[in-house]
Amino acid sequence: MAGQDGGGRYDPTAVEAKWQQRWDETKAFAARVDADRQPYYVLEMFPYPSGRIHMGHVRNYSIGDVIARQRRMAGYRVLHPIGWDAFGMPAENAAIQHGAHPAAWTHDNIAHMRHQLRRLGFSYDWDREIATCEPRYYRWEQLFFLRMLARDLAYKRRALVNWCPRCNTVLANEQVVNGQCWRCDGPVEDRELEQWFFRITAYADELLRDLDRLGGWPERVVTMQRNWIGRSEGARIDFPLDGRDGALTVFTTRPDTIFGVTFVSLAAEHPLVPTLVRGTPAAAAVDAFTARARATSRLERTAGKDGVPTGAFCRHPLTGERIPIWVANFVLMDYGTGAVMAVPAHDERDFQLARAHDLPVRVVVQPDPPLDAATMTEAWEGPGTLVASGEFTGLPSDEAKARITAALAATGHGEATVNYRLRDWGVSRQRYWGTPIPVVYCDACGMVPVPEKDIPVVLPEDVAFTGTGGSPLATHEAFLRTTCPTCGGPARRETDTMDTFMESSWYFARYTSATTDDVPFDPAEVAYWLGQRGVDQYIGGIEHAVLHLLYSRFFTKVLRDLGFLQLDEPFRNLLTQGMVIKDGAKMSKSKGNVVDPDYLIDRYGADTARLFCLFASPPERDLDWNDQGVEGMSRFLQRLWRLTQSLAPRLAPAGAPLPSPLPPPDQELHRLVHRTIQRVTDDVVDRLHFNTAISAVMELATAIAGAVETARPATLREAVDVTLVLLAPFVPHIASELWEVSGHPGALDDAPWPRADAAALVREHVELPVQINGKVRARVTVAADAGEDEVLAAALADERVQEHLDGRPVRKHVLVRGRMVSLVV
RNA sequence: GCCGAGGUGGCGGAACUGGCAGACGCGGCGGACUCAAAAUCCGCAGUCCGAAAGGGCGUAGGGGUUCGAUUCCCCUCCUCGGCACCA
Repeated sequence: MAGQDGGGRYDPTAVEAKWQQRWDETKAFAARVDADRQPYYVLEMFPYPSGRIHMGHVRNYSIGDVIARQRRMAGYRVLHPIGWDAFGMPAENAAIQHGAHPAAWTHDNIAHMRHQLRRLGFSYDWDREIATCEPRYYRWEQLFFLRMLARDLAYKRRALVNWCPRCNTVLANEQVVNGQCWRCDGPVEDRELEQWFFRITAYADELLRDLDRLGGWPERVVTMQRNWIGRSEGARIDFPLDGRDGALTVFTTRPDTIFGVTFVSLAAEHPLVPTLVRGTPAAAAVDAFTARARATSRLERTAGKDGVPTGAFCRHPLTGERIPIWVANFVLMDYGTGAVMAVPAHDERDFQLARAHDLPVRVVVQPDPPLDAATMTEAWEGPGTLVASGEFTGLPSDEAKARITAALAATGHGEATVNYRLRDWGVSRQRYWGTPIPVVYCDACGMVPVPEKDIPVVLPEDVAFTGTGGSPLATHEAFLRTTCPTCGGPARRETDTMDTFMESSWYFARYTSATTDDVPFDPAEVAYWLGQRGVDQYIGGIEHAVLHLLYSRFFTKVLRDLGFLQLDEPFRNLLTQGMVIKDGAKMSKSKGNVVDPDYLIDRYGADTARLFCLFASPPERDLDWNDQGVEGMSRFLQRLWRLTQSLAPRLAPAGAPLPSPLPPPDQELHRLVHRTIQRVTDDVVDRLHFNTAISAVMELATAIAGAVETARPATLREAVDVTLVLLAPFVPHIASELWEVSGHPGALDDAPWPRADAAALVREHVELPVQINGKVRARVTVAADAGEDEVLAAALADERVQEHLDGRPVRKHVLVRGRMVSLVV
């Protein structure tokens, strides 16, 4: 592009301030229901108000903003909201460490981050901003909790839970990563506590089944959720106790191996263990063993398989044989029944325990070549033919599963059943900065839900943060002491608060009705924006693949069943963006490789920052930060600025018709304009590959610069207009400014998204590569509508083709219309 | 161990359903402008052989299907992510 001058230097700070102010004043991005137009809901995972925006946010919100702005120009009514996931531990830790109140700390952070987001020019409907720490928000959560309680979807029980001693609170299973706390990375311990749970397991089957409907989700997220839910089909089988009443119930996925059972293993925590060993010679050894197992963390328990005999026996349900009962360290109390039938020949863990303690190994599933129980060194877990299995001998193991289960069911010793790895969601947190759980405890009436008319139960602000002794709520007398809604007597409030994943499980629905205070969701708004579709496009980090994305799916189904939503799935399409990497590691304070968005905006402007995040890699991949790459984006915008400024006086008026017929020099540019429309639209709408969309516009801009001297004013006008319109979603400020400079009276945000003109894409001649024996040897130019014979003749007539054929006859030819010619000699 | 994603120039990445590998950007080299530099503009650039014309080799490695393979199939290696005693 020539270094034409005119119109002054590109000053992003001034340009961006001007347009941000205008968008603000005109409420350009307010989402309004309009029955005549298609709704489109685009949402980015809302930020935790940690204090500052980081590059991951810039990337996340830039992606969302491109989609929101493009859909808006394409004629949709767009809902594109923002808010704050404002409850959580860092606020509380700041209070303990610096004395700032969590509320003040949170609100300060929100104010700062809001300012940063505004400087980036995202097209949010700021009137729908929410902060989850406000009673206006969490009161509805308390309502949902009460309704769930009434339906037995929320319940309290004493349970072994994950306890983080550093964070002083319980963690959900989803929040334990490799035996460590997801937040502080400290080791997680088991503790037995009275806890609130949500019955997510009641939805396990639907959560699993509906994964098949999530065609707009990345396969790996679907897979991770499928594995997390972990459905196993099998059987529940009773082994009657020997010499006493009752039975031991096990769960197995291999009922076909039941004739190979040589012992039964119980979890250390199994309630039957003390009963079985009390007063027996085995008691001391078993007590020592279970005590040791309980004291070890889950991580350490994986060290090796071990067990101890209880001295008690049960009876095989089909043969009546006496079976010894063991306690084993690898049996989990919270999966299945906490008891397993041990089949050493066909389960590796049982095999190891059997070999270690000289317990019998009995082969009952025989593969080819056959196994020898005496010499085998590992369990055979594959299929085979049943042997030594009574009337079932000779059956293939697959078939035997159902047959044996049926036989057990017939005698009342078992039934087919399904087990899930998924556990109920523990939602109690022994922390202050969260939604109070709306129940009270009365000495006379027990646990009593707070009546709906009395919510919100507001989190008191006048609390003391000592950092020790658990939740400050537990010592706040005014909060704690209340009266029982049932009997009017003295009662005390629940001091646990809800897991912060509660707030994020339904915020997407609240955006439809952010300012409604009489009901959680305004019927008209929620029907229009969410309806039965859900969020049209959701964008966020992969780290939430199981946590947030599973909880919100569950919560959506609960809200549907409670009558609040008509929705089965919250997010129709999901885009999981990669991390922002610099110098080979994720940007983080501890690594010292953070790039501050404020610095970037000050130095280059928001448009450059946005453009780089979108250009450097496709969204689902990690983005490798590169300071020089940012310079490159800045250079492109400056080139665009100079080009448009210098060209503006020479352009035909906006909307001027193209010359007809188009002179040949203009045809090329005109065609490229429409090909670019096609490419960018496809990339932005269908592929979500913004990097290639941007490169296409760059090519168009280069072509315009090259055609300045030859193309007609109207052709240049079309090219410049299309360039700016296509760039508007990516770099809205500079595009708006240049749109105005180039003589458009209206705002660029209101310009319609262009359509590619099929006629413009037609070419008269095409250049085809000619392959000889699979290698490209020449190129020939033929009429676009040339027939096969004509193309072949042209190829054979080519001098270079003749050279390479060297007189040999063409044995075979392949012609692909408009693509290539292939000759075989 | 199981599941998933990936491996393309010096770097980030293109190549939509098998059809001209390396678009676009960064970095590099050469040139123009300049007293000079920066900025800007123009050009070159996978690699090897060759003065050139041209040719050989090239998408982790090996094999296969095909007129034609980065793309499909089989095997191997490597990287990243998830799950990890789930009976």
